[in-house]
Amino acid sequence: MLSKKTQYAFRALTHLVENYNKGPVLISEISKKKKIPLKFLENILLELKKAGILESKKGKGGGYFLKSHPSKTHVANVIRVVDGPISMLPCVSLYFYERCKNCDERYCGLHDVMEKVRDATLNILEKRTLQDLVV
Amino acid sequence: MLSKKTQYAFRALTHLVENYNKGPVLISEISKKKKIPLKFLENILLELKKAGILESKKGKGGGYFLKSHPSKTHVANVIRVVDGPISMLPCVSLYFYERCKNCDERYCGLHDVMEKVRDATLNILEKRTLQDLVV
DNA sequence: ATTAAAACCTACTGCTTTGGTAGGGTTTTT
DNA sequence: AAAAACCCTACCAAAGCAGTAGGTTTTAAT
Repeated sequence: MLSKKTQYAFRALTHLVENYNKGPVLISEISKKKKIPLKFLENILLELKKAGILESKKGKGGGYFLKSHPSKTHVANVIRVVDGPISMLPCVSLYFYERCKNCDERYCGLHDVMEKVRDATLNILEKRTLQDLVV
Repeated sequence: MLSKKTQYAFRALTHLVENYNKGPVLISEISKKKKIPLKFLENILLELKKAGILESKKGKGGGYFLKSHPSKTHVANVIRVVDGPISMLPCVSLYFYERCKNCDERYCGLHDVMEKVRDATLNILEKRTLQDLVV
């Protein structure tokens, strides 16, 4: 399951997609419109900025906005930034790989199954973008 | 990510598949062979029994064994019993559905994406069985 | 009938993560 | 000077995760 934090992230990003090319959007506006706790949202947006998904402008008239066109940011990317691994097992993760103990990957049936699941999942999440969220 | 508990469950089940039709297997044997903490394993096997995946026999000569043929128990079933939901959002879960707040499912883009992910995932996990784990 | 083996059951513990809240200070821009 | 993002520390309650402890019941062999 995605964490609430990730779900908040998607809701916030959706708002920024809807206001794409209309200049910076206040944190407080996103918080109000999407009903996300303000201070919590602050952290989330900062993370998304550090990850290169958002940009911000300080001072009066400042706020957050998408760094790239909505069709350029993939759903998978957002999940990885906020929640971490998408795979069901560490030993099949592409970005958060860890070897599993007591299990030889070459002969582990579960490994194979979860690899297939990963591929099927990423096939969707790496194609869908922020743009697809507002249709 | 699957919990360690679920991963233990699969390791234990794998052992029982390897010893299918050889009579009851001791918890302590599974624990030793698969390097799973004994008391923890006890709980896991009990859960799997209550869920109808395993059977047991008490007393001397007792132990655990698969209730049905390995090809009859699906990977998805095991995950649901031990870990719970497979979907990435409660609002797309088939077995653990919950409505999401502040989001109309009819117009929620994320909902649609996660529905696709669910279908792709289940398409694999509901076809693969315990038998596939030991190949 | 007794005893030992085994599953069964309940509860508990310690740790980490999640989902926040509180409150400030700093920097940049208008 | 004011507005806004930025950044930081600290704290909290609740839940989940991983595992442990210890006793109860059932069964089979003696």
